[in-house]
Amino acid sequence: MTRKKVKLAFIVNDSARKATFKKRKKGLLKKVDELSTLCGIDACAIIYSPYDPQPEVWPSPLGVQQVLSKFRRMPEMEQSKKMVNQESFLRQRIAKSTEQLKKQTKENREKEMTQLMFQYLGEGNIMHNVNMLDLNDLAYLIDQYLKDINRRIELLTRESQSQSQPPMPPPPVVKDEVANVEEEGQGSHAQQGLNINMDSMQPKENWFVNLMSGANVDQPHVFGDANQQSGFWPNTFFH
Amino acid sequence: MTRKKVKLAFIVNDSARKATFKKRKKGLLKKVDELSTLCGIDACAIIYSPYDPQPEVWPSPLGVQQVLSKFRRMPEMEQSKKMVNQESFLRQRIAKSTEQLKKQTKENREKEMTQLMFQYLGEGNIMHNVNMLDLNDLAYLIDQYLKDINRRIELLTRESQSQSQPPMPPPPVVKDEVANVEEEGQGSHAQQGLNINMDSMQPKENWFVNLMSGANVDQPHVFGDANQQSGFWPNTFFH
DNA sequence: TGGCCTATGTATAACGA
DNA sequence: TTCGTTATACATAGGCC
Repeated sequence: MTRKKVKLAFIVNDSARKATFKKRKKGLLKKVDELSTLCGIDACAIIYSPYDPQPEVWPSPLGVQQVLSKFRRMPEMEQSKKMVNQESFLRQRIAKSTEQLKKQTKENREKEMTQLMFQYLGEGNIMHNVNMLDLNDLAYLIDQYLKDINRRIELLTRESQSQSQPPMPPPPVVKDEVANVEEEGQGSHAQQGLNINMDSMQPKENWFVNLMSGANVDQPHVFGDANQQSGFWPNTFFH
Repeated sequence: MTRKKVKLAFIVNDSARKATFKKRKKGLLKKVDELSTLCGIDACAIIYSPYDPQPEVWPSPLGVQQVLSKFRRMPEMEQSKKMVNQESFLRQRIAKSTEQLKKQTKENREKEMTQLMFQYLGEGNIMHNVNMLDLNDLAYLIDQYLKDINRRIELLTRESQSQSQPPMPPPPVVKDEVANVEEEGQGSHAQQGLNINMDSMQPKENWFVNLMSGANVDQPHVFGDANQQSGFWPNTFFH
């Protein structure tokens, strides 16, 4: 937990294990002591170690006996009910870690796709090594961007009109080529780093459809691996 | 323990106490889990709380039972032997604090006495408000200084003689007025800040005896308070 | 109430004497 | 081995939903 992130596993080196044991046992008892003091609760701890035939107990043999008798007095069934046991404890920890991993993965995926998009826009050519999952996510991402752009255009148009200027022709709405997408996007992803030059974008507005229409089927597209779970966007496309 | 150093005492506010309890209980169980994993030892914990009629146990009801049966199988006498109980735990903590306090007190005392000595040498007058304990320690300190001075003189004398110069009269050894002092001084205290002018010191060489011989009994000397423990030097004087 | 966040206090791994 | 020290990781009090 310091100098190096220790791997949570049995320490093979004997002396290191003993040293760690002593330190951590001390820290643990301090924690128990503090918890007991701060919250005024009964608690006890029993620790067996290979370094001593006697277990170490807290807060005292008598204190342990008292807590234990209270515990043993309880019917067996009651004891198992609502208890925190190792399984549920580990389950909680795993769930939390999984949650964090998911969050991070989503974030990574988003960055990946953004990079991919700008790479295409920059090089203006056909994309290599792009698989179906990437295309799904990319399509969604771009769709969000396009929607955001249209929203901005509309906003600007209304502002112009509210300033009582002569009516203008309808604005050049960027066409949303990806159809049947639910209207659930909040466009939050578009809020950062969207400094695209509209002029340079216009001629490419339907690049995605071209890409998908089979014009480049000879490219070595890698298609979806069943084991690969994107999970980045709602899986609503191509399924 | 964050944002503010929490006082280790019962938390009066109910909701705050409950929140702290939940957090700390979780942390505690994690610690127990880690200790168990890292060091491969059997351990269990039982925690009663006012928030649940059931105690929380670790690692599992079965695991607790196993550890407990191991524990109960032990003769009562054995249980109390070599155990870490609350009393010895606190005793250890107190011992450590006491040790630190002692060290600091000794250091302070030394500085006090040194200051007192130079104050006397500087003002060249009778000392007021000096009690017997101070005199004890001061005498010891000065004795150490004198011994160191004589040692230096002797060293210088020998150097002169080894240079084959005509024999000199015996050097003016500073007389050690404080008798029956064991020869255990290492003079370490004299190594720093001893820049006393020997000439100005000579006429005062027996100030301490004068002070003690009754010449100043009219001075309001405060004598030793039984409750006051100096503990600075070995208590070999005036006892 | 219950989770989440962040600034800070603690615990402790690694190392040196 | 057992201290003491130092650099880091972790735990968590107090806020804010």
